[in-house]
Amino acid sequence: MKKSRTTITEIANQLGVSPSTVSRALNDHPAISKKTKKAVVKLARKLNYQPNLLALNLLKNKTNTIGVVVPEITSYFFSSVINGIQDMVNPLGVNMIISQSNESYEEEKNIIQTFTSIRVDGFLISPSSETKNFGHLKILTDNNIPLVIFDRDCEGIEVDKVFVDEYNGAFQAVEHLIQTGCKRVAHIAGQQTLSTARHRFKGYKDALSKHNIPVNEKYIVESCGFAPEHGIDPTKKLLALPNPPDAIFAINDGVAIGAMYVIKEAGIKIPEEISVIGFDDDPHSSFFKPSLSTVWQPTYEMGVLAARFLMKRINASNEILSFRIETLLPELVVRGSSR
Amino acid sequence: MKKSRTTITEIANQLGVSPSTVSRALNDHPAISKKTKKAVVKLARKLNYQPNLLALNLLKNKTNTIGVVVPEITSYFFSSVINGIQDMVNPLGVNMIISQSNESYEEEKNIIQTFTSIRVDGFLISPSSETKNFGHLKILTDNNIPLVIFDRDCEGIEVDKVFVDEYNGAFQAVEHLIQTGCKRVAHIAGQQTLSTARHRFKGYKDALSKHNIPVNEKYIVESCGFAPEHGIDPTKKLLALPNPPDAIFAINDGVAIGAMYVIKEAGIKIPEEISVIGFDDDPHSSFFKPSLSTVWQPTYEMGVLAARFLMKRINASNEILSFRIETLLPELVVRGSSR
DNA sequence: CTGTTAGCGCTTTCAG
DNA sequence: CTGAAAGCGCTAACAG
Repeated sequence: MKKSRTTITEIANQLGVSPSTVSRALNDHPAISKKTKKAVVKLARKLNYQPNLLALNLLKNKTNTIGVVVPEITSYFFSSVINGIQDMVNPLGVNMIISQSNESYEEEKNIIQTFTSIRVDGFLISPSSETKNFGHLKILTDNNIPLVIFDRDCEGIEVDKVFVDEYNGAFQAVEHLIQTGCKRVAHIAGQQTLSTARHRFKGYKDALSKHNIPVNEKYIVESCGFAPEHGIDPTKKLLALPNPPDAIFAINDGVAIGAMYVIKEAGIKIPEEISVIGFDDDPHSSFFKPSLSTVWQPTYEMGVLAARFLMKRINASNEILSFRIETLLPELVVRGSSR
Repeated sequence: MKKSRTTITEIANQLGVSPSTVSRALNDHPAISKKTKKAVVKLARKLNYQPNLLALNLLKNKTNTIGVVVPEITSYFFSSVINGIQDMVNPLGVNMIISQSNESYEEEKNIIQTFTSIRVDGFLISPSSETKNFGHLKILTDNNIPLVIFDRDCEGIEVDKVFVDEYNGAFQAVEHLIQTGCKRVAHIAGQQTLSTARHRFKGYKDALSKHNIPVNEKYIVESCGFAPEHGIDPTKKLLALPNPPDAIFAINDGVAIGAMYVIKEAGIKIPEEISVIGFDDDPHSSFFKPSLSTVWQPTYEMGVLAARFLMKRINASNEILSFRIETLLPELVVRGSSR
């Protein structure tokens, strides 16, 4: 027997006034007598009245809810971006509803579809690694549904975007390796569908070029994911080379950790014989032995900024704002796995 | 200029029929002619009609949304529970809205309050470490809002609950240490407000007792969190003891990783001189050197089961179901940090 | 098979 | 200052 929650009409009846009066009392409307207002507020509290946001949303055609779509939530990277989003958005009375695409294009499409039906006020999206076709995002922009893309780019879609300067981070990392004396710098690259992976790759190549080191195809292997186990095989391949590398720049910390594991297992010394550097600054990374050098990314800030962009769009839905692209700077963190 | 989305009335007008006819056509109602149905469906598709769930929700007084409240999202533990929840619930057309309490009682209260206003169909809650008073949960049960508690218990609240058998896991871990020859097993305990931490502590003590080892207060220190840095000071304290332990059972993998770091830094060999064991089986744990022995918890399964319980309650809101408490079994994972 | 009506809970004109 | 009425988009009961 579900006791239905108190409504405005109920309060009105009990007080012998009209619902509109109650509404006015509860919403600090000026045209209301102190006396009735007081009575209404008192009874509302007593009955534990809570406005039905469903009704309000329908009326206002606004849900105060934003949809966040990420490839996955278990990585430190995305969960801390989400932290930033939540901290930005909650004080504004806005809720977020999160879903994971699990790096699947189909799932991503479905999520966007459901979120649209739910009538979220806007989207914050980091596309899956499978996503090459942006029709599902185009539908959003065509329907004037605010959308901000973060971390991973969708070229051709014109919306606000927030990125980290991956190129710069990779460049710094590789230059650091070169400057500490490494001659044969390998790269465990990420899936090249991802803009982030491509930019890091380019940073790697350009850093080598700047220092007149030819790019050696043999020293470039691709991992198929971001977890430590995805670093295993690529590293084995590199170590099996006739002239193995003396440094590895891994696409991220997860893969770098897998790489370090293989290297240590092989009895090779880090950083004396091989330097290793990752990307992300996962909180675990400083506790390995040696501690992992890496590139810190402003993940939390990215979340905050992306959310800020989105809220601005939502609150200015009929003004014409030019699109903003913000690129945040990463920072090199030198620790024990490089010299 | 925001082009408002297609409504059922719009379709009705364009086709010269009534809204109810359109509704019927779109909902596979039996009482409808093939011809009109076809026409409606066609036009709906053409206009890219999407039902307004807001209206539907108001009508049905049901949102098909569940609220998930966790202490934090950045740990592997909770994010993989969330994975389980999402995978259980999405195929049912149910969405989840997540919020983090950041281990704060106040935030937890606020979240529950907002989620209630949003009219989520039910709650999945793992309380914060600060939460000692359960009034905010009582309000939910008093109002017949379905609620399932998972991982961390709230004693006195009668609802469906899903736990891991922490006692058993801790017992297994400590017994394993004893059986591999450790004589002075220390425990880095978690905050004792948490049922999970208390149960692990008890498992620790009982395992010692079973093997006739007296519980030595000196070997018990409390950490104030679950990250590697929270393992640092407790471990230093233990190592500084006149007769330091030869084994450490840490409250979780994070803390154990911090402990291993300190131990290795001190030049002490793991596991020869000190064994270390954690709890959680964080994906990073097997990549440390030595790899961390730990207790695996069925996190994903916990999420699935908790979600299943909740959905059952939601779909049976006016039947009387007795409360279910399920306790899942953890598994000892022996790796390199213990003998 | 189809249209009319009412109503989910709330706010907002428009009249008093 | 307050009440009546309309309507957000949709479905369901009731007529035809």
